[in-house]
Amino acid sequence: MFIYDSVQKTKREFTPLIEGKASLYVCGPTVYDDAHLGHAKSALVFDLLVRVLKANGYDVTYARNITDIDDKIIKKAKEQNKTIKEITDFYTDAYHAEMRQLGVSAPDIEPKATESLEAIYELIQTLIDSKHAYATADGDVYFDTSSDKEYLSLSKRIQDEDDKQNRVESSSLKKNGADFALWKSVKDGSLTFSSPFGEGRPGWHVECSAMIEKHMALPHAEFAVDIHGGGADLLFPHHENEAAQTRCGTNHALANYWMHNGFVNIDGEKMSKSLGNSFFLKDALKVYDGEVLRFYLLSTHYKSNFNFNEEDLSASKKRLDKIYRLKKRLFGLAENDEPTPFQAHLLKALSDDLNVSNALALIDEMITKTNETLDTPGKHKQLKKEALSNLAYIKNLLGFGTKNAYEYFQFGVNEAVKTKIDLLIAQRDEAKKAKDFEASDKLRDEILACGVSIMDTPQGTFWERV
RNA sequence: GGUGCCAUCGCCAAGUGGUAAGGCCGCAGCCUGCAAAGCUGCUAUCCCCAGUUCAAAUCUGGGUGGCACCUCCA
Repeated sequence: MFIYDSVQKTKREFTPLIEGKASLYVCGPTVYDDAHLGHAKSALVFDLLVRVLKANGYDVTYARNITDIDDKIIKKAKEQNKTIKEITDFYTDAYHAEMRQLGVSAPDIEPKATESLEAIYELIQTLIDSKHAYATADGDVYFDTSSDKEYLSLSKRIQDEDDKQNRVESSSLKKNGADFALWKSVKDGSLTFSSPFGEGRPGWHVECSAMIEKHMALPHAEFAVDIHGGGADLLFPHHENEAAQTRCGTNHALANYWMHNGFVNIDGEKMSKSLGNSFFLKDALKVYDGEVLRFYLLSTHYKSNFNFNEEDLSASKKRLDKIYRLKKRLFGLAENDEPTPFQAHLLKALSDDLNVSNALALIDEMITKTNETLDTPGKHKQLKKEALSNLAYIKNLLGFGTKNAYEYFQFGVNEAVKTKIDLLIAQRDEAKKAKDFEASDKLRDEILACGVSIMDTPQGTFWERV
């Protein structure tokens, strides 16, 4: 298994801290709004990573946090005249439901900031005690970046007096411009916790370090976890700050491997909140099957930026369709999970830093080869067994082909239209039997007008949504 | 301005020294009552220039053009 380490900027062979085990911590969403395609991409990438690690025999512990303390949440609650918890519960539930539709497996641990306050206090206190953090006169606690000689080693940024971190966490009481808040004394009373440092709430960066220590850190290892992941934008300042906190507040570094997934753009435009063109997952899921979105978002290497557009999505769907058509072709045959050479090749491709492109090429070649043989006379008993096993393997490893093939092809068609189509197909079959091709072609035109295509097979006439 | 990434067929996209995967689209054909699906065949020398090498899409230098982060952000 090879992983591109975005800190060392090189592909490294994966060697876990404990043989046979792998721990992965990924920065999850801040639950103040609906998840967008970027959240989906990140969740999908690490879902795939977990599957590939498991397929390689690792006993994986996967944590993905929920940030439920944040200024944006407070703002939203005020706007909607709701409690903080109403907001965070709503968006957490929505996130979970949408991830399920994408076929993203639930993480083993899903820590929340609000449930980790003791761990956060403990870490802040340790940092204060060791002089890596200091309280200001107005009640904030800052991490002293000048106390950490390795600060900025992660992002390899050059310390800049003009650093923009100045702007946001702009307390004139900070010692250094780059210092970031571990604890923010509350000024407006909207969301506050009683801590040893007074009333207030934790800063964003500290929760991840604290939760990693609480839930998964190996006390005596060189690193707290094997892999830490998240979106490319998190490298700085979020991960840089996490790394500093853990380095200074514990006896180990944060992670051995760092993975950062690329951004999702939409039609070439940055999907940023300030531009207001965020493409919400919930909207995409109304139009496309979750598995189509899964396939599309995973079809490009995770490190690259991803340009979401309908044309590419459509091309991607056609590729997924082929998996389902083969599945349909083998419908009704007994399941089988005997290993095949194809499966070893597929796993090898994915084990190379999740090379999905090569994996998809292998899948397409397998499908073509199988169809080719199936097109020739004969029972092909062994080939069918292998193909079924391969499809099952693809389903488990990549999450493609998990649904009933007929339902997949009928996604988004309502019951009334389905009934109409079935009726027209029955009429057409009658006309065909009577060799009245003029009538049957006319009926087919009517069926096509429903937005579907049909195909005559020895097993009967089937239809698919176009 | 600082740091970093990228540039491969009409489109998407692998490939990091050994002579260009795969998919979509298109064209021709097989199959089909006709279609659809499936199958077969056809379609690139890798942004430009210079260099290193027996050998470069892959390494080096320069250029041009995109992009990301540096601010809450996956």
